[in-house]
Amino acid sequence: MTEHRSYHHGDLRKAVTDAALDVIAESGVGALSMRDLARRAGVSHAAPAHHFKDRAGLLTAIAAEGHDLLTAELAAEGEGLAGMGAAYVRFAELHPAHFQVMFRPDLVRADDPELAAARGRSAARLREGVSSLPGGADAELAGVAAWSMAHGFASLARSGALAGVIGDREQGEVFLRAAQELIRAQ
Amino acid sequence: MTEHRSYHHGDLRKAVTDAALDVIAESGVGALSMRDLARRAGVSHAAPAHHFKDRAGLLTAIAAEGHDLLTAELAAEGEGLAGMGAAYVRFAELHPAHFQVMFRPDLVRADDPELAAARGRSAARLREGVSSLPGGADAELAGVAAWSMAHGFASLARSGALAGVIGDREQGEVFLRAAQELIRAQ
DNA sequence: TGTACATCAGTGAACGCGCGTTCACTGATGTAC
DNA sequence: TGTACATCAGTGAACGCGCGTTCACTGATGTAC
Repeated sequence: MTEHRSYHHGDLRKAVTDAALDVIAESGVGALSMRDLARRAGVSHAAPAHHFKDRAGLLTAIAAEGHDLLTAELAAEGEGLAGMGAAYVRFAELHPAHFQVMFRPDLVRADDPELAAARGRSAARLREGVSSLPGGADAELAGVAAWSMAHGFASLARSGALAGVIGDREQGEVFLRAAQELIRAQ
Repeated sequence: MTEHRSYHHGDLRKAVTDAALDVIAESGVGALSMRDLARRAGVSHAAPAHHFKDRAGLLTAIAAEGHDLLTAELAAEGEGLAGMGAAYVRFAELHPAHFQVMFRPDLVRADDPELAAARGRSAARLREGVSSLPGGADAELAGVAAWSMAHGFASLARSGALAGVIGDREQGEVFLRAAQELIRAQ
């Protein structure tokens, strides 16, 4: 919103990324166009191509950024599978646009090294959480189940499918209680 | 592929729907255009509008159909939470395009009565599955957790995130074993 | 301190394309009499 | 059995639009000497 009329934008890369996150969160990734983002950043429509070659380049950068945000969120939680589940759900709630893009491999440059590295970092964090499980016959499968539950809860909440159920309670907390109830009930 | 050159298509509604399911499964819902579907059905580009007013109408019909397919898959499984989880995962695997559209409320006519009815039927089936849980303090929350786990597993598998983990084993089976391991481990 | 040059970020006009929408039309089918 | 009419499904031309991409350009900034 600052009214600088200089020829150079200053930080167009960030401005375009932020605009993209807004659009994705509000209208989905299908509504994204480079020309529209340029417009929102107050810049000629060819300018964004200097920073992100095209749509796929932009979305790849967003996915990588998302993995690092997730890694940070998980790290802040410290130890414990339960806490990490809540952190995962919180991440999806705080960064819905990143969350969407991260799991849409068709939108992203698959061979991008920065994305691969960021994905590796979040995967390592996730694996640490699983390592707190008793080393049973197939702890890896248990990890998949835990990840599935967190991911599914986040996705369902995002799509509104849980609207009638979780009411106005905070999502991370509801998720933890639900997980506990399931395990207790079986 | 039948070579009928009659003026009327015969079952254009189904032809367009099938083409749409192909496109969505292969290239995502963003790649969908009414003109392209008409082309695939071998019909003039304005013809599909006779059956589905527009993109949203088409996707609404697909979502409704998806809910009924899910209901059928769940019903075939009979009783038991575990079996329903596997049926849910199997549905997502068999009908990936329907699965995608069903949880994208932004793409769909929210007030469509047929969609609402179909959604009601699948929700009722899902609720029956949960009713097999011991009626603990908060069986509803346990149901949310079970739904989350099945939905998350299906979503992660679809996005390729589990590629390194589940290998070539059948997904429904892997899901069940993972769920068992998680519950055993805690 | 001053000048020349290279580099980089952003401009703006032009292009061709596929899209959704509208509209007057026509071919096929069913129904009334 | 035959004719007239209504209805419905599909046609094809036209429109205006936003898009991505290309390209020669220009303004701003930094560096060498």
